Parts: sequence; structure tokens; C-alpha cells
Amino acid sequence: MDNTKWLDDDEQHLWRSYLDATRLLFQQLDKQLVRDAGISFADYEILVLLSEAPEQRMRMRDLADASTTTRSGITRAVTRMEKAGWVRRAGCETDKRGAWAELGDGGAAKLAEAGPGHVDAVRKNMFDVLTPHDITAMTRAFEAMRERMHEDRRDR
Amino acid sequence: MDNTKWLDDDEQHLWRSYLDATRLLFQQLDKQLVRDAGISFADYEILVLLSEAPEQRMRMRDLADASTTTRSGITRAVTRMEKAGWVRRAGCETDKRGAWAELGDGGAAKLAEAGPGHVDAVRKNMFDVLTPHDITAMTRAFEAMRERMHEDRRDR
DNA sequence: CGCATCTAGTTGCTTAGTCAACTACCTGGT
DNA sequence: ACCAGGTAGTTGACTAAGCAACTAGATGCG
Repeated sequence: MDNTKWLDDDEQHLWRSYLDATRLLFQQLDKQLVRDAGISFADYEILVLLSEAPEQRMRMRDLADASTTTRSGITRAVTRMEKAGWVRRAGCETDKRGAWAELGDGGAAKLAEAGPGHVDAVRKNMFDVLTPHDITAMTRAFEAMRERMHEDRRDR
Repeated sequence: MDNTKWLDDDEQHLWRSYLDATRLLFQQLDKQLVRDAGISFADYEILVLLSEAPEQRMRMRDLADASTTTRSGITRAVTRMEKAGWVRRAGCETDKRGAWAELGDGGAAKLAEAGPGHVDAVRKNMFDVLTPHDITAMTRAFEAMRERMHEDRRDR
């Protein structure tokens, strides 16, 4: 017996559009950033997270969680960005295992350089074709998905 | 002067939810497939494309476009899947440069094995929390984004 | 207190995927 | 018919990111 509840036509249609549009979007954003500002989308996002954090710094672990990657991924990303002069590492006083990643001047400058072009691209490829009504529905939907998935997220 | 039209709060909120939910979803789908069926999400999608194509085969170039990756990426993916016995390569009669990638028996079996668990995961993490109304709005939105981006997609 | 267990971060190893360059082939214009 | 320029697929070199294993430090329980 086949207990599987396959996707119906509407669901299938959404699924394909979502996958395709999203991959296309992420690729275009990455390309735009690399081309115009010499920074990858992934690295850019890390800088944004740091820039918004209290004292512009975050623990490695929290960075990994917030950016939906792994601890080792963050180690490597921070090492890379440290070499580029965008972030600094600082030891943690209260937890000697720990390390802070701090936004450096170079990183702030890079953010300022990359930000406008990036936002333009996000707008052009996404928000320009969305109605306020779409925005409401999508926000609700993605929030719900996020919540659902955060429930059973296990360490990696 | 700053001509940049930054995202307002609602836009920002959607943007973050979308990024976060999507990355989480893609990761969970990949993990589920690897764990339960020994196939990556990327490879699974290629098999799906082939299975739906006329005669269950596609030209390499078309596969690359359809899966939003690059020609070289598809070359390597097909090589890998050929070794696994999931697809076959066949020369193209009418265009001697060309090559077909064909779904093999192993691939069809792998699809049958992986499909149900995958659909369950997609349902659980996405469609279960969407209303029919969400589905309509999102489909319209992603279709529009897709169209917009397909316009100025250049070869890679 | 002392030990078992957990957590933070890093690293070795491996894999997937990109770009650029290359070969082989196709196509359109003259 | 020929050739200039384009296209299909592959490959070499490289980068990014994941897992598993490891070290060092924290935590809790008897």
C-alpha cells in the first residue's frame, strides 16, 4: 500500500516555483555581490549579523546558529574574513573555551560598500514584484515553517 | 547622497524569515534524503527531472538549466550518478557534440525508494503549515520572481 | 571534591560545485 | 564550400562547506 500523500497540482506548482525562484535568486545575489563588491553572499550575511549584534560581536556558536551553518563552517568563514581584515577574533572572558567574532573596520567598510547594490538586487528580483498582500502571506507562511523546523533542529 | 531604498520593517521581516526558513528547509530535506535513502537532495532532483522528461532522458545542457546549476556541475553529477548505476549516458545522433543523460533502472528504483519519505518531509515542514490562500499568493509571487530573473539570466 | 558528561571551537579529510580553458562540433553568411 | 563565431560537454584548479574526531574548558551529580 502507498500511504504517501503526494503533492497535488497546486502544491507541485508552488514547490517548483519556489525551488527555482529561490535558487535563481540566491545565485544572482551572490554573483552581484562578488562582482560588485568582492564578497560572497554568505560572508556578507555574516557581516550583517555581526553589525546588528550588541557591541557588533557574536560568539562563534551563535553565529553558526544564526546563519544556519555549522560550527566548522563558521570557523573557516571567520578565519577567511579575518585574513581579509573584516573581522577580529577575541577570547571570551567568562568562558575560556569561547571566542568572539567582532566586526572590524574593514568589515564595516565592506558592508557599507556592498549594502546598496545588494538591496537594489533584492528589490529588483523580489520586492518589486510582490504586493503588500503577498508580503503578509509569505511572512506568515515562512514564520510558521521556521517555527516548525526550529522545533526539531538538532546539533550538528 | 544615499539613493538606496532600504527595506522597511515588513520587508526586512519577510526577507529574514524567507532566508532562514528556506535554508533550514533545504538542509533538512537533504539530511532526510541522505539518511533514509542515501541520496542528496541535488541528485534526487536530477532524477526527478529525468523521470518526468520525454523518454526519461535530457540533454546535459537542459539538465543544467532546469536544475539551476552549471554545465560542469551537471557533468560531474551525471558521472557520479552513472557510477552509482542511476543514470546512463548516451550519445546524441543529431548533434554529435551532445549527450543524453537517461534515467536507468537503478535511478528509477532509487526514486521510488526515496520519494515517499521526501514528500512526507516536504509536507511536514512546509505544506502542513500553509493555507490554500498562502499557496495561491506564494505561487503567484515566486512565478513572478522566476520570470523576472529568467529574463536576464546569462550563460555560465 | 572528583569524576562523568557536555559544550565551544578547531582541524583533517572528503565531497560538491564554480570558473576558465579547451576540444569537438554546429550554423549562418558570403 | 568555407570560415568565423557560437555551442555542448568535459576537465584542471580551486573554494566552500560538511562530518567526525580531537582538545580544552565548563557543569552537574553523587
